[in-house]
Amino acid sequence: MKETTLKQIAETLGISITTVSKALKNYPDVSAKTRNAVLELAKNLQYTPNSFAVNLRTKESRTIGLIIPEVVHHFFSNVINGIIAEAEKQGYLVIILQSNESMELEKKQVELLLNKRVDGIIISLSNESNGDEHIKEIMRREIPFVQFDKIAKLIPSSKVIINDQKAAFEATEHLIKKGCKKIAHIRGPVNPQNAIDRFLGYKKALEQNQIPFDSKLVYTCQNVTFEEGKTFAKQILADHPDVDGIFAITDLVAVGVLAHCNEVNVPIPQQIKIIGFSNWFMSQVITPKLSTVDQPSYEMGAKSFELLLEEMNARKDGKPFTPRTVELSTSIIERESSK
Amino acid sequence: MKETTLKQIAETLGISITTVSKALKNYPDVSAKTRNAVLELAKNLQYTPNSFAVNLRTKESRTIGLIIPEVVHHFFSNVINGIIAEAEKQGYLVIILQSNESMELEKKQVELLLNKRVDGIIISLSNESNGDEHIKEIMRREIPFVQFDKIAKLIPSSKVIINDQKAAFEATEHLIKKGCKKIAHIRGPVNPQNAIDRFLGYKKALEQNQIPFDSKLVYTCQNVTFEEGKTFAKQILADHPDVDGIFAITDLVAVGVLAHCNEVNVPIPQQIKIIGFSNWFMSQVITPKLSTVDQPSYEMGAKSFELLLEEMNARKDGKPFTPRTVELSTSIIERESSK
DNA sequence: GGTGTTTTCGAAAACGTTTTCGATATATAT
DNA sequence: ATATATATCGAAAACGTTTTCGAAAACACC
Repeated sequence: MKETTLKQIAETLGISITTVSKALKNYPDVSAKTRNAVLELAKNLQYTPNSFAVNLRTKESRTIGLIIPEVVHHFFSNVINGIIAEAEKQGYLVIILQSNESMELEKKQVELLLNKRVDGIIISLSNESNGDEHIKEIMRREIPFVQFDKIAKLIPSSKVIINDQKAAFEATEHLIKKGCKKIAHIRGPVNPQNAIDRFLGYKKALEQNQIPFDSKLVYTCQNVTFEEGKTFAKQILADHPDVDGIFAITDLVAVGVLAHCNEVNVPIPQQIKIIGFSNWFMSQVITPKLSTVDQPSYEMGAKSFELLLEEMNARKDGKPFTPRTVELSTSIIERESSK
Repeated sequence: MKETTLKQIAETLGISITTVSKALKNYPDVSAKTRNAVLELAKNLQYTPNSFAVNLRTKESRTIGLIIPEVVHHFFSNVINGIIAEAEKQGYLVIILQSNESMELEKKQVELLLNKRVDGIIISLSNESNGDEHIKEIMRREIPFVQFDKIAKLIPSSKVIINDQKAAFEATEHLIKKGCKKIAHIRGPVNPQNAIDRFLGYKKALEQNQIPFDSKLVYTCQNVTFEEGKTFAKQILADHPDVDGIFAITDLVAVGVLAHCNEVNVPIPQQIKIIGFSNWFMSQVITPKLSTVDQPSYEMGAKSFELLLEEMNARKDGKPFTPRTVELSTSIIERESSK
């Protein structure tokens, strides 16, 4: 019931471990005869190299780490999908860890991965985090490293992002073109770069369309949940009954807004037009269907791994590596909520 | 820029590697003086044991593998959540692989994990799969192994399941109690045990309530998608205009049914009452809100890891291990679609 | 000072692989 | 025949840790 090793093959064949290893790896300095004998016996004994030993010897594990705020999230689970798929093609396995939007935990997860000696790390920062010590530590150790979506701008790693400001600008302008005059914005927490950028895009769109910006029309999420969407919708209706457009940081929140409006019979899109962000699956099955910004989540994952692979390969060859930033494009999806 | 090793610490302190190792692991046979010296230097040099070496030596990687049909799925992402959370508490990392509902791929993923020498494997079978060779291989190698949700009944491993038949029985009976006389069932593919069991539960509920079973009222999904839900809804309305209840294999399909009914203005629940399965988040935000069977997905993940841990620990201690099956309970959630 | 006990340490083997480099043996050329 | 090139192999080191076992040193006791 023991695992087959090179040693066993070598002994039964009466040759050295070295030769067995070479035969298996197609080294040129082993005769066809011995090679075949080794290959056959290896097959019969179902030999597979002990990856622990290989890891130790080659100093790589063909495993990467991924840290995201949460798995149960349409956007992130799609990203995971893209990363796993791309990684698998290249023979890499993926360890997934969650930060639960906590910087404390994120720090711990980074340490776990560092200690595990993964070949590379991909991360989307938690809301509390922003290029702190633990992120710098990754850079210091020169572990191949890619940030996506929620990034620390100042950390000079590879990055995969969308142009949040531009996308938010377009979303807001979409509402304006549809006739909205007074548009509220439910924004994300203060820290994350993408919440900031989306807010700036919103503001810019107002300014460029001669609509005065009013900070009272901006509501800030703590946890970016469905419930917050409902709460803020109620608040907006109470504070500013003449609001005719709402741009929410993400579809989940927008759906919360929609749910509240449905409950209190505020007609959407007649009285208020709504647009979300990220194109969650849910958005196309609710009533009314939610307009949103399509964000290529699968591609974001795939591209993130691609950049990571570039760096891993470069470092393996001892070549210098300069981080790259890839910006993926977004598009407005018009559905019933802004018709 | 090199990693610190036991050797380095030993040399700078002028002691042996053995003693350093023992000091760090709190062996009793090292004096307080040397221990402290080691501990301090280790801290200063930021020593962390090389996990590749530890793996090789201890023959365990503190890593487990998880194979599921797909990550982008409300149920499975919740399970992942439960597994990762529980694993982390015990110092285990989780490698996630997808079978994409393909047996071919599932087979490959099992091999990957086996070669990677993970300490244990948790799996939910693809629709095409049912205890085939690759699953038996896991058992043969005596790798700690847990199946959940979609299981191969005949494989004697630990299992975490719900009583699909009972849950489906209750769901169907719920519709009956609400007055439905002619209930259609959109079932899952032929292979998976849980699709079979849910179908049997549906059938049994009809029989026990003196409603004749009609195989023409059973529609079989291929891919269990939103689109299939829509398609079958259309078909049901055409084939059997007098159907007044539909029990769908999962919420995603039920939402498809709902979407079609909304499109063609079939009033839900007045004309047809609908119940789904799994309690996806989506179900509570659509119109009308979907009745469903709540399935404790997070707990399923957590429990799966728990059982795996039991087996991993038992095997480590060389103790015999007898697999356990844990059945988690479900509950009917009544919402608008069956009022 | 002898005997026995306890404390503290380190040599060495082992985990299984990869790779370098040198040693044969065989073939080719002069 | 000798010298040179080529084909085939294996010894050994290395990766960094853990653990067994024995040795040495320190201490106790009479």
